[in-house]
Amino acid sequence: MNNPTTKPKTYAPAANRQASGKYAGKEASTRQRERREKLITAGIKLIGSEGFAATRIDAVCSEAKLTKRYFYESFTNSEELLIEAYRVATRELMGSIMKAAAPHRQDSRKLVRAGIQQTFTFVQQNPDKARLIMIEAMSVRSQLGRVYGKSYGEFVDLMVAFTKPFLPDAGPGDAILAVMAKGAVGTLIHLSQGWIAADFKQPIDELIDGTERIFGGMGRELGIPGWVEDKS
Amino acid sequence: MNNPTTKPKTYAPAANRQASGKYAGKEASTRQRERREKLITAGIKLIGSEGFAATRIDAVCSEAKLTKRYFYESFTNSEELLIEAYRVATRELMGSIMKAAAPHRQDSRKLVRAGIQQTFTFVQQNPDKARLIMIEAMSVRSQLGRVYGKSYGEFVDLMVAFTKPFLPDAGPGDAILAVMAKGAVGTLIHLSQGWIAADFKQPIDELIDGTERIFGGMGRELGIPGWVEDKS
DNA sequence: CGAAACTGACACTCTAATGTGTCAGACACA
DNA sequence: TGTGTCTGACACATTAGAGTGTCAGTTTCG
Repeated sequence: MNNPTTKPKTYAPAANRQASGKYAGKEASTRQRERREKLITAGIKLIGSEGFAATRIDAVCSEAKLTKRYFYESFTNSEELLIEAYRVATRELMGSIMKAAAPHRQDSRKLVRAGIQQTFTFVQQNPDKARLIMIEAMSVRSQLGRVYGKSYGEFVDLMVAFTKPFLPDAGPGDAILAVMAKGAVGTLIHLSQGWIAADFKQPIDELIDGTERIFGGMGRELGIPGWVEDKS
Repeated sequence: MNNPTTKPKTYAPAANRQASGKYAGKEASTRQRERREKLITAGIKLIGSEGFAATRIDAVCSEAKLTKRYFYESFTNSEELLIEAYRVATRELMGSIMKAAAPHRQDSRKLVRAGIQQTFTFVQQNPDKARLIMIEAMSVRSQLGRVYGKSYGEFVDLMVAFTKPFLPDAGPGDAILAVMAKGAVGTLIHLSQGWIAADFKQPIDELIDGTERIFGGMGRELGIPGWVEDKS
């Protein structure tokens, strides 16, 4: 124990040491990053399908085909993994929405429809990620609370930014606008939650149409040109 | 152990036995019900403030000033308590909204405003219950999933029922209407969540006004008389 | 080819919480 | 006043999972 000669062990567990050579043709840092990504992918899958509370570190490791040793190389506990998984999934969702909406920057109606459509499409195609983002993340306290709040705020800001160019001069105050944007996000999230819970039974078009009408009402309420005179 | 003479123990733990006498002036069934209610109250408080995952049965018992023995008298595990706590809290929220809205059955604008106002007021006055209903409950799987879905469906139905009398003949299909109602509920829940998370910093009136405008837009979109011509 | 570093399997300890059981004292009722 | 039921405190066994340590086998590189 306290005998100095025993100290220089041949090797210590990975956590205490940084790898620094090549292996399997890859640099140490590359290998580590790849392991980390595998763990995050596994985490998204398990947390999204089983729920965070039911997700065991052992299970994540075997899903990722790695051992615990590598889990603790990248994360100190399961919550840290949750935070990262949430970040990754959120970024992906947001990116896909922006990509879908970008071509319609000039036309508010098309912009909105594309955004709505992509949201539900993403949810349908990535139920694990959707569940992680919209359900699991929000119930976990501590640090994720802040991360969640931040992401959510970014999404609301994004929406406000998309909306502002279309607003007439006599628009509502920023506070009201923010509340309305939050409400809109709430609508999307909530409908997604219900949809997931009901195993996607409802046709996606019904969801899109209904949401479009809600947003349409908001657009009218705000006096946005494309929505005021027109009527479906 | 297997000696028959030792079997008739003088008394077994409460769980194995039904009390049948008076005590402290109350009938056995009364006492039991009171204990159960105390546990539910304690459960609402703890789950709502600390979160379900962090709520220990021991803590619930000491909050209720009872011992574990009585916990297992009424519930088989903590999830059963969660379900009951959720039921109680939901019933209370719904009741308070209906009570606030009832006087305005004839006037759609007032009806909506009263409902919105009461929702946020309830959340502000009962943050634990609100958190339990809107955040904790939804992330728990298994049986609560169904209970949650049922309550939520009831709330949506309630909203549709309130709305229908005001709809013009050429209203939207029921499916779209249901989606819109779900979206409306989503708005309320989501804004409440954000409000709770931000420690009620935002003035309640901003929330009410913003929500009213969202609902107003929906009302117009649906062609409900009170909302069409009028403009704030 | 041999040393050094990396990897995977897995055994192990530790902790925290569940659920059960026991007992001594309080209360009701005859 | 005494017998039997009820109550609260608390001790206990059990379990599951987190996090750590060890070792044998593999790859790289000099």
